[in-house]
Amino acid sequence: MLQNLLKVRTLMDGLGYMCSGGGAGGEVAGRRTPLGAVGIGSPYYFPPSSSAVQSDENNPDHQQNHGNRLAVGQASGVSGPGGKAKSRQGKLVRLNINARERRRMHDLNDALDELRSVIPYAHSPSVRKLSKIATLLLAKNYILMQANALDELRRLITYLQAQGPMAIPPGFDLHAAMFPKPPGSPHQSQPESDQS
DNA sequence: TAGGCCATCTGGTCCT
DNA sequence: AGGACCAGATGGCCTA
Repeated sequence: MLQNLLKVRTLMDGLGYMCSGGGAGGEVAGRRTPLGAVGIGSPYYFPPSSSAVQSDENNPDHQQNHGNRLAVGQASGVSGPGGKAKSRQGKLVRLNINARERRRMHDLNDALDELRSVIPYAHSPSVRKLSKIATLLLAKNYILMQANALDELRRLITYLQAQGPMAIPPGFDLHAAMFPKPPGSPHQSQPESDQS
């Protein structure tokens, strides 16, 4: 279950999802980020300039001053009796890894936000945002529902065709309606024999 | 106050 | 070696 959850980004990548500034832009509307709302400063805020992002993300002050989420083990482990230079270097490496991980999780959350935006549920300021797990489960059910509806439509069309000649509205691609191409497919290949 | 949800840090593992 | 992915730990916020 959790395994599946964490594979979302891979899935999104496969579908052509681009995380670079993708989706909701700099700050993600609706994300549960009380700190930002309080005015302490959102831990998600990264300056527009990517170079600035890098330097700022790796600044421990940025983490600790702009969010009261204390770095749980930030001061532990890396500081030891060993050489100061080495410990500083190790600390820097750790901060880089942390920043990458943070970005990765933000990308994952952006993907989840995009998913929320396309699945039908009551989007409203008064309605609480779907949790991650609820988003995934609802999305799965929605996909299954669409697949069932499509299947039923195919059966209906087949049945109607068997009854006799059908009056197909001009411009209606019956084959495409029955066998739609996935959104990401390069060319909407036209069937040689049109039903019309 | 307990429980749910979440963000972040961290160390391990795998891949390129 | 460096980066991506993963899961565990920790602590904050919110709601019933």
